[in-house]
Amino acid sequence: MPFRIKIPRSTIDRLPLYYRCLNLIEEHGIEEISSQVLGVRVGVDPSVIRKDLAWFGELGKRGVGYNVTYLKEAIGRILGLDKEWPFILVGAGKLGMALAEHNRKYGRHFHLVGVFDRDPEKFGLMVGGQQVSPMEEMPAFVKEKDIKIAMLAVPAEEAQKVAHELVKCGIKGILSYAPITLSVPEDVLVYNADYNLDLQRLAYYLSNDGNISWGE
Amino acid sequence: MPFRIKIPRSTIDRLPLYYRCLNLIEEHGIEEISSQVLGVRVGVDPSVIRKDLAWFGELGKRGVGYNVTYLKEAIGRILGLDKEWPFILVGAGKLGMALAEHNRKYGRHFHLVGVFDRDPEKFGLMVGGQQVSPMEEMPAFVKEKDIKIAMLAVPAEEAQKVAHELVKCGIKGILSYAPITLSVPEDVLVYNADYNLDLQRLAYYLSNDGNISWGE
DNA sequence: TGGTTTTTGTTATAATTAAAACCAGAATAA
DNA sequence: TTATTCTGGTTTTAATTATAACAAAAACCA
Repeated sequence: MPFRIKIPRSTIDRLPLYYRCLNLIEEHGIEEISSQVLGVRVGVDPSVIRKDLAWFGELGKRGVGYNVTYLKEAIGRILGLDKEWPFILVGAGKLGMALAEHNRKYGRHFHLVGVFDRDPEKFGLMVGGQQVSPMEEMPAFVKEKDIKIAMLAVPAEEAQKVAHELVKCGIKGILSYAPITLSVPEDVLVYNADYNLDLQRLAYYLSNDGNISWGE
Repeated sequence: MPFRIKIPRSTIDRLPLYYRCLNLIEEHGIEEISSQVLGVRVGVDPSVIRKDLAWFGELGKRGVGYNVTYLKEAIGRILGLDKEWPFILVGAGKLGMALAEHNRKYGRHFHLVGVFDRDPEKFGLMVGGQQVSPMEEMPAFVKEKDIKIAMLAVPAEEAQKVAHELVKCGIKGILSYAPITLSVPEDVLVYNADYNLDLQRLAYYLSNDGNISWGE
């Protein structure tokens, strides 16, 4: 009787941080690492790290620590990085193009398989190793190749409409650079990559040092 | 006797979401909005919205709702968007250039005032309305103009070193596109804009639907 | 070998955050 | 005017998440 346990969202949010860090540590030829040392590297309390990892079994060895390569690969499998994820890009503007090129150079586990845009002037352009195709071809493409992930880099006005189209043809995860909150069904995940959100949060903390004051 | 209250981090994280949404709503000519309706638009429980806003005084009117323009401007002031924030970009690669151009077109409240790179081939290039300057000129520039925010778009190998330099000349907030966890003093804020983190989180949820299963 | 140190996995406690319930103004309509 | 309906602010309760404490392996050392 298989049973299922819900992993805390905050744990999942941290796994990529660990993964990224472990890759670097592995490249440096280090074989073992303690939660203590890893904690300093990723800026997370060691006991939080241990608890996060314990959700997925006994990944370390008491008295010793974690084997860097083993842990890295274990987290990779947990995240689903043992397979390659194809994804599409919608919106071949300057930002979209740069993201695609960047992915081509640095992307691991995720590879761009199609780029779509509405503007006929863009058709045929090479972006991230792919030719830009008209938006009309997107649904058939996504369905046929069973693609689950899309990057969205279109203007705000178009974003919601495009998101709707993406969902309709089976996309389940959207990384959106559009400056709006997308409305999607419950089983579709949206991550907001609009950097203005982060800049504004920065501005808050820089303005009033994390507090608000009033009174006399 | 002025006193200070700490606002929950989660509240601050949501304010930009509200702000972004209110701008859109305002453009549509809507003057009043209830926490209920706003909640649907931003995907947040109405009671959470009310509690978030209540930290900053009585921003709404019972039986009526919130005045869109008034609320938008109040949140703007809370976030510190009543002033313009100058920032610099370090790293004039493809990604950095695209971000700068994007900001030039869509950026509000944050304006790029300097671009720096180590590569002499980049010097003098126009990026986001600014000439690329050699990295050596950064410290004097930042100190003189009292700049607090930097965007970091350099390769992983350089990122930590650059972050250290930035901190040394007074930068207090970094929006980093580098795929590493930066180590900075406590009073410096770093936001991670490396989209691979989000892609990996997406991959997790798409892989196992938010759960992990094992057993017989 | 036995005791000491290290470090994990686990449990217990505390802090934070979200959700629900409820009260008090404000508008509306009979 | 008065009852009714809305809706924001406040308080209470519940859920989530982080921190601290500790017991169980593993290595190390005299």
